Amino acid sequence: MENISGSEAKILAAAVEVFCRRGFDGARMQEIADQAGISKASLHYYFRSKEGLFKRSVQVLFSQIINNVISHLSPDSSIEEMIRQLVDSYYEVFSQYRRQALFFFSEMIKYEELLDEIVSALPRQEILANIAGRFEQERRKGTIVDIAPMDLLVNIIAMCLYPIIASPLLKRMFSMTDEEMNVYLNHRKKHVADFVLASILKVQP
Amino acid sequence: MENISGSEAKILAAAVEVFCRRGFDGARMQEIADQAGISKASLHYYFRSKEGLFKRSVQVLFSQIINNVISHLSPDSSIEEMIRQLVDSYYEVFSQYRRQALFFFSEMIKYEELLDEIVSALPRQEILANIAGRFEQERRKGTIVDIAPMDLLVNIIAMCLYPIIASPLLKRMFSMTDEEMNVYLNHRKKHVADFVLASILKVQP
DNA sequence: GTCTATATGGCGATAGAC
DNA sequence: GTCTATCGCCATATAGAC
Repeated sequence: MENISGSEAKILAAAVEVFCRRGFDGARMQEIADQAGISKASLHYYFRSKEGLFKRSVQVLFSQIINNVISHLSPDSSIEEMIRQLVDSYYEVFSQYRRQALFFFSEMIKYEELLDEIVSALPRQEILANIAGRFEQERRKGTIVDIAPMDLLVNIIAMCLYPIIASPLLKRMFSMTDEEMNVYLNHRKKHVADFVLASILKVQP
Repeated sequence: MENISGSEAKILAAAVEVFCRRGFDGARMQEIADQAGISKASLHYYFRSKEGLFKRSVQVLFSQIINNVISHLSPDSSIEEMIRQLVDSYYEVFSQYRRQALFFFSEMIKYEELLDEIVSALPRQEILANIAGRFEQERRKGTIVDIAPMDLLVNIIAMCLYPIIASPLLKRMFSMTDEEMNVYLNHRKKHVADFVLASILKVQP
């Protein structure tokens, strides 16, 4: 019978945190056990080995991030509002998951089978069809130029993610303080949306 | 007297490669020694410890990447050609240094002192002033809109780097084969430049 | 299911010959 | 400067009591 304290869930939550902070090789089973408030031996009882625990952790984390990002793709309102909302959401998610996102992209390539499973389980066909359909509508109405939905989505995500990932470098390249960097990142929420809209909105005749 | 075989350089080259592939904790001194064709003890002779070797490796790699990226910022020719050339160069560099770039951004935050040293040694003031001056020129001539040089540069780098970093994920999200992904990445060289220019070029009156 | 105690192996680092 | 041999430590994993 399963324990009322839910040890498995506690271990998994601790493992995700520690693996993200230290990487697979840097993580210690003892640290995960301590953080879960459970003995090291129990980790092996629930998950056969460190690698087993890691694979489950990656699976849990990847699903969380991908679902979080996808869930913000709501095709409501005007195209302008839709894009402003998208940019805002991505900035929010990426700021919150900075470390996890880096871990995700670093480790992704080593565990492509897991990525296959996770992406397969997503309702991406409907989501992408929704977005693509939405852009097709706008193109027909003549409000936006002819752009592949994938390109537009990739551009938006890129411009939101990169400055957050690279902020320690950018801070130094442009001689900014931490505070100035925060102001800059916040200012970009508006800038990115403006930049995208300037590119895709057709000028009023 | 220094050895004619240049052991120190051979060790460093091997170390950069192994650290990039395995990370600090995953790297083994034995593997670095093997790859350099030198005994493990000699690693400790030249660099006091694993950490010492790592710091030198990070320094070498970071300088390489940053200089490589900066060296492509030539403010010649028309604004349109300048941007097309920038995008092409970045796509080239990032494709070649994919793994290293990921390593760079993952480890950057843990070694901020090293980043300080490296960025301080760069002639970035002149470079940035050059670029900023160039945009100021174009803005005065009325060819481009009013945009901060930093924003423009960040946007371009972001749109070049992200699809390369995220290609294993994008491939699956959009159900593409490896070949289709390569075609897509190549197509983006033109798309990104077009996208940027559409956003910043003022319409002809 | 959860613990303490222990087995087992591998890694960074050093000693010391050449 | 470069090597072989070895020390000392610590991490994963298991055994076995409760």
